[in-house]
Amino acid sequence: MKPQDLYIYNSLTKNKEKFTPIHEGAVGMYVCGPTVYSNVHLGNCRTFLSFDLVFRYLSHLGYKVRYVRNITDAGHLENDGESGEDPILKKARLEQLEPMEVVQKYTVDFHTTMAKFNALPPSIEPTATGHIIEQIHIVEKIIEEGFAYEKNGSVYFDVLKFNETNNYGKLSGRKLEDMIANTRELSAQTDKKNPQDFALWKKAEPQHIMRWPSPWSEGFPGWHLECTAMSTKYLGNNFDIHGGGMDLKFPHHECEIAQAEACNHISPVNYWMHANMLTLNGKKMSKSTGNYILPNEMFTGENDILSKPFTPTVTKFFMYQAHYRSILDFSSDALEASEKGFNRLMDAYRMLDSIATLEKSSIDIESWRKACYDAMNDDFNSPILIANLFEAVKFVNSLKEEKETISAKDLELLKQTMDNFLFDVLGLQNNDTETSQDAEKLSAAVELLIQLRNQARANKDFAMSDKIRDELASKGIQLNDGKDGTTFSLN
RNA sequence: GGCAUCGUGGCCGAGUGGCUAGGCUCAGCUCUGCAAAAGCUGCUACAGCGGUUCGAAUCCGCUCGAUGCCUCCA
Repeated sequence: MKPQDLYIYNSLTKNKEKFTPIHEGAVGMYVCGPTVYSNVHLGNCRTFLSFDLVFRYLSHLGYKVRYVRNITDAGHLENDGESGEDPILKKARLEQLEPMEVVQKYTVDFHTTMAKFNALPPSIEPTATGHIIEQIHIVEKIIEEGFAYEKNGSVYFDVLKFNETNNYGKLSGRKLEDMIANTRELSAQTDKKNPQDFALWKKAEPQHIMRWPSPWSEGFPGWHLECTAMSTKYLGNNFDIHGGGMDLKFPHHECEIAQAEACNHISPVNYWMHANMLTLNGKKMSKSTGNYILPNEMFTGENDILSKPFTPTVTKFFMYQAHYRSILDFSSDALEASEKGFNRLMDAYRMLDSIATLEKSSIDIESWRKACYDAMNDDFNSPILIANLFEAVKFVNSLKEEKETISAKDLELLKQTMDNFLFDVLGLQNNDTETSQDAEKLSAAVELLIQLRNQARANKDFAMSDKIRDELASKGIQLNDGKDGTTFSLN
């Protein structure tokens, strides 16, 4: 296929830009992973699924992608003041677990959940606690460069000083003067020179369990530090793509830029990508407000919001029907709509195998295929891609009714393109859950009933035929009478 | 209060300065013993008010409304 240009919306420049990797044919991508102090909720999942799509599409285009996604296993203070509590420690206290037990428990949960969504694992999944030494080195370097100061065993980034030579706020569009003017003066005594300064290293209070030795104190690293340490370690001081949730733009990513620039004198990231929020009742899903739904609740239907359970694939399909940069509002109705659409799509896909070919095609598969790529090349526009896949459903139905014709070569191209996008790029799964052996037995039994029903129908014994149909329907087996006989499907 | 984003048909959601996605719902039709399923066809929207323009839902301004960030957060 002729390579086409990929355009990515860069949050830093607020423009769609042509994607040109630093090293031809290879992409370095870093995505901020979860803080593992509780189960991931569906909103968290949306971000990771958005970047799974990016990862998959880049790989599909032939790029060798090194995808780094961290696990934040050292908690961070809930408040910037001295009285804040680390959420991991808090959880450990509440659940009476060792902090690392908390971390382990929810890391496993995260991995299982992502696997259910058929998200590919990243190339490297580093942990914050595994990179304390690297983080300390960065703090030392920043001090050396004159952009950080130590006070009472803690080290802070000097934002004002940094802003003299660099631009603090360029990602989030904030001006330091405005931030200073709008500072809320509620801070208790603090070691910071300015409220805008952020911690690089914090001295641990006596009750703080997670602590490491450093040149300044026994303590723990600041939140923003780990991503700078791990991204530059595995991807270099300047890499291609950095992703994360929109809510991390400020302060987290802004601080990452500051740290990296202070340290390496180079802007760390060429393309900043931010995935938008999943909302529930019009409000952002969030652990702290209780406004969230868990993936497992989706799959079991055990939540009052849901009218029924939804499979991981349908949930993912629902998400991909919106663009990753748009806010998406969750509702059971919207999920049901997606589910029906998804099933129609998969039905058409299955029918591809039974389509007859002719000499010539009356439909233009080549330009349809191009439209699919155009959609994805335009900042990973999955809703347009999916709209195109539904065009293919129309093709299949028209071909089946012999209103259109297709050549063997084009049919192969159609099938291959559908395969590529449905499974490789979108990472959807066929929902044939039962094992093939069981399916065969079930099929044989239902076929027998269909035969009996057809006999009854031939004898105009509609009481019997309807009884068979309705009894099966009540067991979740739907009979479909078509031109070519009767088939069945499971609800 | 500051910064930013958004407001699209019954619902969910793309996109564009003129050719006006897609899914779901709904209606009609085809098929059918009836129904369901499936398929086909139809439903023309862009918060309000001004302005720029030959032409705006798309650009600009204002108003109203919603959301996000400014504190841990995907």
